[in-house]
Amino acid sequence: MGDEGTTTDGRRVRGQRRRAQIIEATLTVVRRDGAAGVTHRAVAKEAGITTSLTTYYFATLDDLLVAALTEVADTYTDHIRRIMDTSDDPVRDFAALVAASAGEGRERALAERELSTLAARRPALRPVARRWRERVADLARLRTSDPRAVEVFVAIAEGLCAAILLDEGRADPEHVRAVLERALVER
Amino acid sequence: MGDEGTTTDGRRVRGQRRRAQIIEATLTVVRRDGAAGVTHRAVAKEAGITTSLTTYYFATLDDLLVAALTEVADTYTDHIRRIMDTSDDPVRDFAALVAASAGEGRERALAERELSTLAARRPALRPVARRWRERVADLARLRTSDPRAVEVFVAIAEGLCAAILLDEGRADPEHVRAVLERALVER
DNA sequence: AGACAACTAGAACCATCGTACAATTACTTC
DNA sequence: GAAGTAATTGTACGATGGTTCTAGTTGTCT
Repeated sequence: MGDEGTTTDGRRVRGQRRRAQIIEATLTVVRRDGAAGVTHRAVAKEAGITTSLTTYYFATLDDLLVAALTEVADTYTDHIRRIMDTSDDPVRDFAALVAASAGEGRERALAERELSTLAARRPALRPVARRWRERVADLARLRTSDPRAVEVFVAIAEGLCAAILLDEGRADPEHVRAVLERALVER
Repeated sequence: MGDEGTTTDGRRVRGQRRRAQIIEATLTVVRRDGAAGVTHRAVAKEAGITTSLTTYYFATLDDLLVAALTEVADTYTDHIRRIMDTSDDPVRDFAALVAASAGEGRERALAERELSTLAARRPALRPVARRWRERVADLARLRTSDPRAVEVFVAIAEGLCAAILLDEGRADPEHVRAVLERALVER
């Protein structure tokens, strides 16, 4: 976040901050009004800039959504990686993350689901969404080497998240953890 | 499809066919263009009627989406119930249904996911979506009485469906079945 | 300082959409 | 067959939104 515009490699360095700012505003809009609420004007207003700027950095609305999903996926990846690197009980911390989809993290989780649903219709986005799931799989592999157990773990994580978003409120981290653990038991 | 308009109870019998026709057209649009593609005009065109008619039967666009989700949930419920009533191996047949999200049933599954995602933002729709999941739970209860196993089963079903929609193509019914069975093993 | 590209602002064009409304037709009831 | 209600049509208003265009500004390099 220090100085920018040093043009180390030639060009296109100056606008990176604006770009990030626009993506951030887009995510705010998605969290508040859903993916359907994303318009050039809404994003611009949220970012406090003019509409022309958003179209300057993202020629089409689709580009904007793509960038937003990519950003979300990256953030998620970072989060998972941090858990994997530092936690003494990754599954517990991951369960806490999933459980947070009920409370303060609800809007975030909703945004994730909407963007991910969007990805199903855009072949270009599927690799991004797949990488996402792959991170969860990585986490599961800390505990088991059984490919099927990993697959079950990932599926449960996704399913639990959906359940939490539809059933309002209640989401006990310990409960989520117990359900997730079920994928990992020896047999 | 026989005679209608007999007005057995007084009124509002004639228009039921139209109503169903409009909902059907709505689902066609959702399958083809996603929930975002649902507009009065698009639906009307799909149904071969005028725009005024769709607003006559569904005052607001929201009503239309609500009706569409309800219809989808009902169809799904019927399907599950039929499997439960007639199959000698419900989990196998259910696995086949899930696996079909990859091939010919892809558009249907996509529509289901989009509408279900929509439900997360509308409190009024959550009961509908929840009933949906409850049917899958019913099916699981044919095989186990362990509440946690049921919960795991439902979560896996949802997660597998999402995975199938994002990974293109491959979805072996036998594989899906094996993963689902994993929720039901004794321990 | 001058040239050149990146960046920003404002406005406008054109299409689409939700919705309302008045008018017309079909059907039911008495 | 007249009256009344449901169903249907055509049309239009107001608003929103994607995208384009033009002009002006800022920053960078030589």
